[in-house]
Amino acid sequence: MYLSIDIIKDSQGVRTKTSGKREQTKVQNRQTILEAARHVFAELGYGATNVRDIIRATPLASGTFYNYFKSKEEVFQAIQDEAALRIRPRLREERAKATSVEEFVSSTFHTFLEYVAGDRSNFHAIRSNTDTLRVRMDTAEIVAGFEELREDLERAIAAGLFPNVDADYLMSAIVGVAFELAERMLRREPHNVEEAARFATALFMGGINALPKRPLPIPA
Amino acid sequence: MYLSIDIIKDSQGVRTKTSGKREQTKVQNRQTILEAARHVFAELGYGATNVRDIIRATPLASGTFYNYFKSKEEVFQAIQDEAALRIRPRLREERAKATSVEEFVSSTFHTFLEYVAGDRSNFHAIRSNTDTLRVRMDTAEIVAGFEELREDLERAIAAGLFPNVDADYLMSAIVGVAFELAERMLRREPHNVEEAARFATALFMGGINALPKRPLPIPA
DNA sequence: TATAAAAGTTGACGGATCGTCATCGTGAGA
DNA sequence: TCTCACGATGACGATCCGTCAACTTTTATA
Repeated sequence: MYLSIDIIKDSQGVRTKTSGKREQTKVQNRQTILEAARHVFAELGYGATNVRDIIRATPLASGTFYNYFKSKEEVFQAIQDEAALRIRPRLREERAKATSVEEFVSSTFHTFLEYVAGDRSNFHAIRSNTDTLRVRMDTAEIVAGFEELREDLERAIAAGLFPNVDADYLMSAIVGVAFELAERMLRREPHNVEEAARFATALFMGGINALPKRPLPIPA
Repeated sequence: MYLSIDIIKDSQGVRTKTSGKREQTKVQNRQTILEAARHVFAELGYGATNVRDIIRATPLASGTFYNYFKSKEEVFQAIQDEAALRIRPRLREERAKATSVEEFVSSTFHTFLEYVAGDRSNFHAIRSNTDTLRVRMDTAEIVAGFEELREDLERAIAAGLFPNVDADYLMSAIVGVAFELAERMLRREPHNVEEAARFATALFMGGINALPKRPLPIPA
């Protein structure tokens, strides 16, 4: 789709940022590397993989790799960031629609767990690490997603939807439960998103009202 | 203490497993490596550290290192496992004493967060990773600690202390909140263990009764 | 105590990976 | 068509990897 648009523009002599052949190969090389890395990480595990393994899985030269990424860590981050950027808008949208605590919490867990269940190649392959039994790594974009949740919580509190609790800790608790439950959910066959989401939602629906209240901000 | 006992035994000509000079150097070398690794990890970050960095921080030869560990990952695991083995008995003990849900949950979070606050060199240095913003790695002994929590929960359910909920998911939720909150707690100055423990405890005290109940096991 | 066997340490070595950079090929623009 | 500049290439020196033959120290025996 985008490609054909580029080609049309190109034939009209109209140059855009992505229309030139140079730019196209750059995008393609980047994708080639990321795709190869996904396979290699899944095959060998993240810890056991080195840069040369990734390069060997592409038709590119070693120097070219370093034009795009400076280490396997950067490749890994790019993969994770991509996933984070795919799911974050969905989460924000769902939470923005929420008109009750239950909707807010339930949709957050549902959306997240649904995503994880569908994308467990990403989520799980990373954890099949040689080093330790389990690993979790949060990249910049993932952490930014946490901050978005915190902001949404603050907003919901300000709107009177949520009680006035510690939004920072509540965000942490939601994140912790979400990731840990996702991990556990993937160990069960079949993956029951509903079951896991119901569990997490119930926990927070019961728990939120019991949380300590923050001191009220001094009114004008 | 143990050393003097060994020496006495030695002078009496009674050999034990740990009395020989060979065995003593082995224990000492292992500790030397672990101690050096702790410093180097804290200094360079886990990701940036390599085996040679650790070796250089000891007076030992490279070949000797490989007599004790076969990679930096194994060293890391040993450090983490040591910590896990230090805290797990405390947690079990506290939970065994519990006569109510509140005591069970509260003591679990308290003990864990107290430990983390006191030992943040271990807990935090690992996370000052070059690779990504945040990393969490669970070793075999840490995961075993999770299983202990699950067992204690099952026992508490069987004893009628807890409602009959999904112990596996509940364990996951507790673990997720504990680690995530610990991380967050360390970002605040001063580290307020009470505050964090109260938050987590309140969440679960309110939430546990709201959780879906498991189908009753068929009675005799 | 003397001495042989066993255990453990040492550091140099071949092999592999690291990131760089001079060279070259190809697309962009005139 | 021609020139220039951007980016791909892969060989290179530097570094790190894990091993192993030689050596040192402890242990066991007489």
